[in-house]
Amino acid sequence: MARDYGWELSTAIVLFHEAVARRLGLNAAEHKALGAILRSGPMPIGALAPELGVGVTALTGIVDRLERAGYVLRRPDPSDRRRTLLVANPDKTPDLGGIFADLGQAMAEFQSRYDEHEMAVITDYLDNTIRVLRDQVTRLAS
Amino acid sequence: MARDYGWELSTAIVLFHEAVARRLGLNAAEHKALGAILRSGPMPIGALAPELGVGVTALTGIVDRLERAGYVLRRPDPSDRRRTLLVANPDKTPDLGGIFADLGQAMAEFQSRYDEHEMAVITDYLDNTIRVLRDQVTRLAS
DNA sequence: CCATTTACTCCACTACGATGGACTATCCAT
DNA sequence: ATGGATAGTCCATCGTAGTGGAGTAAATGG
Repeated sequence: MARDYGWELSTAIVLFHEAVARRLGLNAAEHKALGAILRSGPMPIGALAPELGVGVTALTGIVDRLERAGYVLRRPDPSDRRRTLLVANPDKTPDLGGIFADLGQAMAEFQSRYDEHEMAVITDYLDNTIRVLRDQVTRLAS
Repeated sequence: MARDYGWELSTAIVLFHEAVARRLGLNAAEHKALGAILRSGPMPIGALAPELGVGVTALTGIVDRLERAGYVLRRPDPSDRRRTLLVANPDKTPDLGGIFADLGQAMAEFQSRYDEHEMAVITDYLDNTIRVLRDQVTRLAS
């Protein structure tokens, strides 16, 4: 039987995510919330909650712990003082960078062995895979 | 700025996993346990627990719910009557198969456009990516 | 300026994941 | 045969994710 690359890659990525979270001392909910804040930049709790698919009340406690752990800061929004913006703590970004720097280096090392055409094939494959997965998520949610 | 394929693929896979779990009515722990049972075949709780990184006591409740939902059966191990083997319920496998059949078909469709050499490049890339991710998991756990 | 809406927090509650300890049944080595 | 180890469940307990409802503070619209 041929190797099931899809399943193996999928498992490897999920395990990697979990390992990162464990290394940062975060559980799944906190890790997911921190990821969204890092990706989308400063945002109020009210915008983050629907993005994660939970109510704002559930987020208060999660953000409490992220703040206590030093990953996130609550900053008042100057343009609307009801809101508190969630900001990734710049003092902690080196921690995060360190984790992914090794990964990036290891990936770059073997990627450099591919020529231009090969690299084009790979990105085409990744592009299609991502598209298919997103389609499937949409289908499954319906 | 170039697209970050690694991040996009990673996110797409994680979201796909979550969508599958939601579709099956399972939470993360149950989904993970069911995946391990499907992958490794019938196994006692005592073998599954370390694989998932939890204690056996935590698994009792998870398996209870998987059994109640019909995905898993508890069968006595004839060779050691202390043990109960966890078996994927064959009646439910069509449900699981249906979810992945669409994915497999969509993947196969665009994969058929690659020639032999291109496919070799892709599997080489996937192989290396899986290796690097596993190395990183090991490193992060240390 | 007052009523309404909005943003967030706090509270009580439910459910789950995980732990350690106690217990039962079974296996196995002496 | 019996004493110890092993497999699994049950129990009490803790921390956490999620809900809905109440409350506070601030923005907004007539």
